[in-house]
Amino acid sequence: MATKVEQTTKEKVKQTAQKLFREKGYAAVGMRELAKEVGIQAPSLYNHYKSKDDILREICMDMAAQFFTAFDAAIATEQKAGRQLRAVIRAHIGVVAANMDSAEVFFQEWIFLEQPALGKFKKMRLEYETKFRGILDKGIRKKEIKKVNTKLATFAIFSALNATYDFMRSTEKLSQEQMADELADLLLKGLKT
Amino acid sequence: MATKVEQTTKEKVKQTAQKLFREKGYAAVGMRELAKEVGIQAPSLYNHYKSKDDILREICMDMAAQFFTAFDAAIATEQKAGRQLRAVIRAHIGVVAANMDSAEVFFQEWIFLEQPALGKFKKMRLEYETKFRGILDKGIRKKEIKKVNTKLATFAIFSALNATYDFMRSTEKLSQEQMADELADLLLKGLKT
DNA sequence: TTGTTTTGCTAACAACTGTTAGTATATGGC
DNA sequence: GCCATATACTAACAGTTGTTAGCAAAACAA
Repeated sequence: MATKVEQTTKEKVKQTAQKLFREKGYAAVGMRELAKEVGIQAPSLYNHYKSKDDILREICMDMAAQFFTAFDAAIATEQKAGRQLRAVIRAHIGVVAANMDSAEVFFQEWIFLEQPALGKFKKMRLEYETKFRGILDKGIRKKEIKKVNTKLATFAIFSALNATYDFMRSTEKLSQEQMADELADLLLKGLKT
Repeated sequence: MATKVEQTTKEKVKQTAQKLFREKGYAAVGMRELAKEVGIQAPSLYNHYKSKDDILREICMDMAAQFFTAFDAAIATEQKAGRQLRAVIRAHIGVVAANMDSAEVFFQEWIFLEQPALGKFKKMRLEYETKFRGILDKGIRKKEIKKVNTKLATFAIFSALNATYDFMRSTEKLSQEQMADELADLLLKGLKT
């Protein structure tokens, strides 16, 4: 028990920023608005973060770390490409479900990062894509997966995965596991009977 | 011949806005910056549009109309769900390819629309989703398509389609038709051998 | 020609932006 | 107790925001 008590101001700032950045976009959220929602004055935010960009950076970098960790853990549990893909999809959705606000900020608002964080972020993003694409490439070599354009397929799959937060916020409810299985089936087996 | 000559200032404003809104996000683009890129002064923009929001509204509504038209035309050419789906995917990608900047603005920046345009937009979006979902539902009834959660599948397919503009801007090049076929195959037949 | 509409300009507005300086109060270690 | 750190505050900054007023020149209609 006791999972939400004892939240520091800094944590509250981060959480509120995640919510507001997602709802209105980074550029459209002012420091005064953020502060008000937290229950403090704008300048007090600077006791916890160096700048507005610093808040965004922490959100994005934390999420990146989570996605990487979950990916690596998932990939290690399986050998065959199809099963690895399924595991990665499940892991990815797990992270999104556990961080509904920040996951969306991570995917949509990272463009507002300033250098050098922006460069670092792009590099990580590319690395993640490449790792993912590697599963497909390996699967094709072992003939477990059809010969497809792996770059296009990777883009498509990522986007489909990121659709999960739209779905999670919609009226229709499904468990994380059901969503992951449905999506994995769709991507692996297709729609056709 | 002669397809780009004789561009009115208003057209130039719209085109420039599409480019900037896509690159930096609606909220991060100022009227002065937009005007400078067009080659006029900021207040002169108001000779062509009533407000900043008015520009965004025109971009979004024009794209919505294009997607609807292309969708309806595509759906009319086929009977079977699988083939309809393929036709719709091809049509959708065609619209994205022909409007690479505005399509992305349409998908990402519509949140900044003000009422009543925002409400109208959401309604249209829902209508599009519902129409699309209708194809899947019909296909399932006729047993041409597997029993899936059509809402989740619709979300996933839309997202995958919107990945096309990322792909189009990446290094790897594919024709519109190849992209459409690759994606349709992926979604209909799946990745598994 | 005339009058009218369109399209551009400069100057300026009130509101808002992220941020800093300087200060007071509370908190925790010794 | 005392000192240091952390955290909050108010006041204010320089710059930017979307937008309006008022005016001039060009374009067009008669």
